[in-house]
Amino acid sequence: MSPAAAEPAEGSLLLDDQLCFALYAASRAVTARYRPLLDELGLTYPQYLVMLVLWEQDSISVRELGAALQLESSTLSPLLKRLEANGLLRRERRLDDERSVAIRLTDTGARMRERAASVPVSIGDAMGLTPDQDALAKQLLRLITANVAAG
Amino acid sequence: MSPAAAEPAEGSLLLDDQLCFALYAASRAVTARYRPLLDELGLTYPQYLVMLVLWEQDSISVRELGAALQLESSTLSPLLKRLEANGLLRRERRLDDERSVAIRLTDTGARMRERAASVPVSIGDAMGLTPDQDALAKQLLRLITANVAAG
DNA sequence: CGCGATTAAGTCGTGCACAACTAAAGCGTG
DNA sequence: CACGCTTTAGTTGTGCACGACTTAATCGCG
Repeated sequence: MSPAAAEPAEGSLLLDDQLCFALYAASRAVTARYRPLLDELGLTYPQYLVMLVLWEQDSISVRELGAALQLESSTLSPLLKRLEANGLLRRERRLDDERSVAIRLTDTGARMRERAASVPVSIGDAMGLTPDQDALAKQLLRLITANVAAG
Repeated sequence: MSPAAAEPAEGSLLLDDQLCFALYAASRAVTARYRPLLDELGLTYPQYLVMLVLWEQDSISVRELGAALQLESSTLSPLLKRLEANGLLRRERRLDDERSVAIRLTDTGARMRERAASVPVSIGDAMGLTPDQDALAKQLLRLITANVAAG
């Protein structure tokens, strides 16, 4: 991994010079790799991310979920309805603030956690990075996300 | 950037431990950053990627475009129709192989290249990576993409 | 208390992204 | 030449993703 083998001038319009395309392609490739694993759970990738948050902290509002995943309510509301229809969670208005909706796992949703435990392992194997590369990639991606969100 | 500050056990189900989520979030954040710039050109982000390919090599088949962008014809066909409707390209059956459709830029499409030249610069600035970080990120993302596509 | 501003969730419309499938063209081997 | 296989685009259906908007509840300030 020697950097800057033949990096061209900044502002190139060549597709393969663009970090943004590498990012876009990698994200879709990883999601595609998840698909067969998540199919067995009956989840899509964004639904899986929602479940990850709920396994971490149950009874959370749509707003908090959106903050964790950086998604709008207009994306989450229909997604949560589908998860509810599939019996994985319930949505109930908060009594103390009826604008807010609490998302709670059902027993089925909570139990899915065990079946999902092997998923990150499989994906980690498939990505095939060393622990250092994995940590470095995460750091760079978070740096990009933070910088791009800031300006 | 010291790696492995407090990396947990492999196979964690914590959202913030997952490289896949960092990838997904970064990709959406970068696309969001493109949006106002591309709005001025009347393009979406995937449409912009198609234009990048065409500025590089005009008169290309849908299949070749799909190979370059790793997208299915079921994604590209409607997208190309919209670009055609907007006057940026034309689609014509190849005479020597009528299964194939050649995508050619119109003058309007070709001329957009100059207006687009500033876009990668703006995005590069917004990402705020050093040249070494940029090159390293690209390498890691390509490694992930290749590994994940392989297995 | 009253009322304008804010906040939370949701709806609607557009455009990807992909699986499954279709239609049509070209190819290859007996 | 014939017929089955492959290749190329395109269609259809589902599910994100997001901007613009709506509705309802809450807040805050006079």
